[in-house]
Amino acid sequence: MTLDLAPAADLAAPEADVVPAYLSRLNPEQRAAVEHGSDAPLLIIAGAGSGKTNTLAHRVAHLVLGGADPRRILLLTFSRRAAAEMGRRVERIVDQALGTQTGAGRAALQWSGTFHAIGARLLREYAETLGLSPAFTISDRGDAADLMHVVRHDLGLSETASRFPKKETCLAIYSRVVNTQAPLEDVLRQQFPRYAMWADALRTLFAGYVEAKQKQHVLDYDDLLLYWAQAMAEPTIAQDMGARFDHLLVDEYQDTNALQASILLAMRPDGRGLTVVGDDAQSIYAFRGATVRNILDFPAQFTPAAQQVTLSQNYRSTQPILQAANAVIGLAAERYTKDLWSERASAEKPGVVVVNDEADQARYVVEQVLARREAGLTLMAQAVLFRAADHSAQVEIELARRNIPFVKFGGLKFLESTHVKDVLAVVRWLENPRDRMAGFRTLQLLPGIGPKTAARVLDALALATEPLFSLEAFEPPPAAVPAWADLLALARALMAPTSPWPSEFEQVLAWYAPHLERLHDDAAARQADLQQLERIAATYGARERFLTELTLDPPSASSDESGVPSRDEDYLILSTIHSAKGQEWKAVYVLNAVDGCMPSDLATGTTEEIEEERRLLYVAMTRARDHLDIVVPQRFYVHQQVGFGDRHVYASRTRFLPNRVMPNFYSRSWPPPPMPGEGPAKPALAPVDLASRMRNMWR
DNA sequence: CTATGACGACTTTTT
DNA sequence: GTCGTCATAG
Repeated sequence: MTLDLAPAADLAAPEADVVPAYLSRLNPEQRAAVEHGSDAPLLIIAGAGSGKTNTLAHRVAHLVLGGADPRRILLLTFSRRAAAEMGRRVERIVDQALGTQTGAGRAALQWSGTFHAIGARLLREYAETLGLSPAFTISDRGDAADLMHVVRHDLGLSETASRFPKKETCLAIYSRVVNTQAPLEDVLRQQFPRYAMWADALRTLFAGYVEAKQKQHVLDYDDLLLYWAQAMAEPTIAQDMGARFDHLLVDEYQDTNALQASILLAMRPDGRGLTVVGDDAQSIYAFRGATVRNILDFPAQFTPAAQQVTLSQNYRSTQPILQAANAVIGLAAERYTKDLWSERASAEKPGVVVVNDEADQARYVVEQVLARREAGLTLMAQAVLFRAADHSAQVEIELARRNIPFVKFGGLKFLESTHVKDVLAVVRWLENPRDRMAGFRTLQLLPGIGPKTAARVLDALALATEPLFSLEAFEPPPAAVPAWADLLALARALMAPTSPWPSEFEQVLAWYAPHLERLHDDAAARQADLQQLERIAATYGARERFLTELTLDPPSASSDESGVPSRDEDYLILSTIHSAKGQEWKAVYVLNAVDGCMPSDLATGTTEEIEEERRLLYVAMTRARDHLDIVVPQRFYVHQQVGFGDRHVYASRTRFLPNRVMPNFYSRSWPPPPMPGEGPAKPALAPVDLASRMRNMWR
């Protein structure tokens, strides 16, 4: 599959004195970024809404039009959605520039994806060399935590004391050590001071965890980066991998961590063909080990230093929205980039809307959404953004009540539900019989088989060379005999090398159906989820692809694949702020701009954490093109607190909107207070929960 | 050994 | 609303 790039080369040749149309659409800064030669590394500082994606797409297209082989371009993005969008744009620009529908653009960018996805692909390709099983499976966070739990148990660390960190925390500590490349002691001291005394035990635990993963031919998310980085430390492999690509471009560089930076540097020690794009004001993934140092230190990593281009004109938001956002980020303790500016004038200031409680917040937002739809804005041009996935619950109820379709991004529930995990465990286990966690889960689905019997099966399996023989030789306890026969039949069918996909997925579902009936009262609802999963499965060509992609890039919206609102139907977007990254809407509503939600109670430990929360608000605000409403409920519900359960909390406007930035907003309350003379003679006082205050005095 | 029910603790953001 | 742990019964 060779690309005929001759016309492209002509087009970029100096004889064409005219500036190609695709370049004339760019502003001077963007053009500088696009036309920067590929010898020296390039850093693009691209503020929110400054046409970053567009600029990057143009740069890629420009390289291709200049003769670069698109198969030798590596584009690292933050999500597959971003990668797909970039691919579409590159294709369009290339096709337009060539003035044909040759499909030259379509061949572009075979290597675009997240660090993790690209890592998985490269590791599979180099598996033999690296001593990995090419059939390794990838465990998601839940599986990794479960494995951590098993190892902890085997090492006798679960009994030690009540104070030993729980499995999720163990995994978080481990992950942080890996991703920041910092010593365990430092991570404990800075991020997990409560557990500082467990350093030695944790080290033992992590050693056991690594060993367990290797035995089971399982990689976790961090391994995809770690093994990649380790492979790059081997000069012959580094040479070989680096030589596969002529150009490396990284999007959202502010959200990469030390490990990712080390990979990038190892791929391109001299920086040739390297382009990174980012904005330190939008760094919101420090909790995952990302460090803004990556972007700040980038230029000096190379000799001569990388060139820097800054995009500071915002094409997205109106001037008043931008001014308010600038004011918010202007209060940050540290910042490196300058303010954005916009030519989009407007008389409408963004709103800060005070409402009584979350119920009123939901009503207000839904009414505004409907009013704007009346005024001509589609639902899809509007979005509701929030800090944590469950903050939108009330809005969702209100939307459902009024029959307004919506799609929610963030807070994955689908892949985390028991029945989906069960089915995926079966498929994973049959793909990789050494995957002990998958096997453990699968086996215990059978009535009559509990942890002990499951462990016996898996122990035998671990020693066997031929997994199927080992299963056939196993004698199940009497209670499990019929179920065992069914499982064996399934295993025979699916472990056969020629087993066809996705029909084997149907077999798994058929096998699982009776278990689903037995284990769950609400089998029907869960069955619907499984059918959805079947539809997803059908979109992949092979079992391995399905498992890998689903783990690395799970459906980002709850109705992403379900088609609940059909594709041509209009629907509203609900999204966590994190998942809203890189997107824009004409109207944006930000929920719960209240201390405790933003910043989250759980993130007020250190200044760095609080600063990240501030940037989060900034990111939310800069998603808006024309209209922005920040909603402040005066009291909100806190769920499931120790002791008394649910209770109200009196909240104040987020500390990120102090009085001195308020002149940038149009402040009001809702519902509007009744005019004198109309409505009830006396406006109702907001109810006061004295009882809870009394209780709180002692808490 | 497994199945089951009661009780207690905890719940950010994501590859 | 749910996950994990524990005790108890089969």
